[in-house]
Parts: sequence; structure tokens; C-alpha cells
Amino acid sequence: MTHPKNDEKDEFDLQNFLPFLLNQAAEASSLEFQQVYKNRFGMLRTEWRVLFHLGNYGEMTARDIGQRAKIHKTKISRAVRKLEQRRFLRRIRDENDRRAERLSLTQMGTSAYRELRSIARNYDGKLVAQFTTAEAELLRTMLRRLAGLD
Amino acid sequence: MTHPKNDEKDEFDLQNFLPFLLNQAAEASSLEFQQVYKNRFGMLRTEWRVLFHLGNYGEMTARDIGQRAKIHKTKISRAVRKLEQRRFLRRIRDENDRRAERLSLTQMGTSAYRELRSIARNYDGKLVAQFTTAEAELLRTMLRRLAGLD
DNA sequence: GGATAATAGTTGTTTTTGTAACTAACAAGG
DNA sequence: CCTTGTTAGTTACAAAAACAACTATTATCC
Repeated sequence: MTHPKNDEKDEFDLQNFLPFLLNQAAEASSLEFQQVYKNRFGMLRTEWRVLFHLGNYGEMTARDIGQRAKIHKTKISRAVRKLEQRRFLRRIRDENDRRAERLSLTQMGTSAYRELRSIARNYDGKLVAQFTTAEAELLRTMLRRLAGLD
Repeated sequence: MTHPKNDEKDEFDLQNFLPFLLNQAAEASSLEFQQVYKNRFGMLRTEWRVLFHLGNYGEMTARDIGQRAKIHKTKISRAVRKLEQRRFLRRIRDENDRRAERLSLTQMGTSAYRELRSIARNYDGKLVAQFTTAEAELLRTMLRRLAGLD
């Protein structure tokens, strides 16, 4: 019978594999916040992200959002439609490039954004509270690096 | 207009929101490795994880795996069936508790595991190479903490 | 100008996931 | 034993994601 465990010197554990760890951390740390935009606003993750981008950066096209957040265009297309149906955003055809449409939040969208942003901010604070300021800062820097942002 | 507390001064950027950052980092950093188990072995993420757990920790039940990796039992059930069909694992009904089945890798499963583990190890090394050893160590510690592991 | 390629966004179809309900086996208390 | 509750795992159905093909518009370049 082979012994899968210690064939060679093997300090490689799944629980140390960075992609696994990152994924577990991401899932665990988004769970609670997810409840908010799901239960309170009936939103999906992508919808929340689109809302957040528009609230955060102002008027953008679907393409802009997709590029910045690395979300596929079909997901964005569907999220935009839902947000529009719920009167959270409006779209205006760009007359300089009639393929694109400029998206922006309505009053309702803005107020939902504000509420969610405030909750997100508190939530982030809570997550980060278990680390020192320096640690948290380093963590974000490393994550941005791994994410290929910056 | 009313002034909710967190409304005006806004240093809160989506790209600093930890759940978002974690998710982006997780996706970006698993993309390349995903290609390996997808294209080379036709596996899904959960299948790879089950394989890895069995390879790493030896014989386990579906429940054990689910608890350790926080994977839902239906996902595991499906992954196990596929891995069994591909002759990567076998199941043996536990005679002490006939509800459970003890899962273990076949020869084929073990060899796939070994190959994937080696690729994963290199891949992890590559990811971590952009940080100092201390930084990487801290990163893993923080992620484990966020993930609720340990 | 006109063919060809590229881009913004949508729609249709297939996979994969999530959720709930289910079977079969065990556990505990009466 | 026998009801009630719990656990391991599966299955059926609904929701969401992935993937491919599509329309409409703009850009390229001969």
C-alpha cells in the first residue's frame, strides 16, 4: 500500500496553498456582507459591484466597469438591466460612440449606494480590527499586487 | 438634504474593500493553476480539492472533507461521483457506520494528485516570490485568520 | 469609398452552483 | 422495541455563471 502522505519531504499542505487560502478567506469574509445586499436589497454580487462602481467613480460605461473590476460583459449586461428595472440606474446612449452607453445612478441608486457603502465601511473596519494598522496596510498592498491591480 | 454620518469625506474606495480585494486576488491567483486541472485533467475546482484532500490527508469521508475545506456536501457528492467515474478514487462503505463511506485514491488518483501537487507547489512558490519570506508568512497567517481556519 | 476587422453590448444555450427535499442508517429516551 | 431526532449522502429543481454566437456601430487600411 502506498503512503500518499510522506513520500518525499513534503511540507506542502493544501491549507497553505495560496490560491486556496485566498479563496477561503474571500468567501468567509464576504459572507456576512453578502446577506446585506442580498436580503436587504435583493441584489446579486455583480449588481452590487456595478452599483458601487457608479457610486464610487461616477458615470461610467459597462466596459469601464468590466475593465476595472474584471467582470465579464455578459454579467454586467444583466446586472445593468436589473438595476435599471429597479430604477437604480439610468443609461444614456453616448452620441460620440453610439455603441456605448453612459451609466449613472438615480436618486434611489445613490441612496442605496450610500447605505451600502456605509455598511461596507463598518464591515471592513471590523474585519481589519483583528490586525494592527501596519499589518492591514501590508495585507491590502499584497492583495492588490496579487490581484494585478495598481 | 440629510447628512448621514459617513456621507461626505470619502476615503473609502471599492478597491480597498477587503472582501473585494480578497476576491480579486483569489481569482487572479488561481486562474493560471485552474487551467492545469481543467485542461489537463478535465477537473472542476471541487474535484481537484477533493483529490487533493485525499492525497494529502489519506482516507477520509465526504463529511471530513467538507468540514475541513468548508465545501457543501452536495458539491462533494458530485465531485466524488465524477472522480470515481474517472477511476481516481474508490469508496468503501464503513461497516461501523453504514451511512458513511471511506474514500481513498486509486493508483491513477494518486499519480494525478502527485502531478498536481508538484505543479501547485511551484505555482505557490512563484506567487510568493514577489514578497519577502516574512511577508509571505504573515500573509498566510492573516488569510488563515480571515478564513476562520486554524 | 468599401471591404474587413474590432468594439459595445445583448441574447441564447450549456454548465455549474445553491437550495430543499429526500433515503438510509444510527442514536437516545421513553 | 418504537417514536423522535440526527447524520451521511443523494437527487431534483431553481438560480446563477460560463461560453458562444449575435446585432449594431466604429475604426482601419487598401
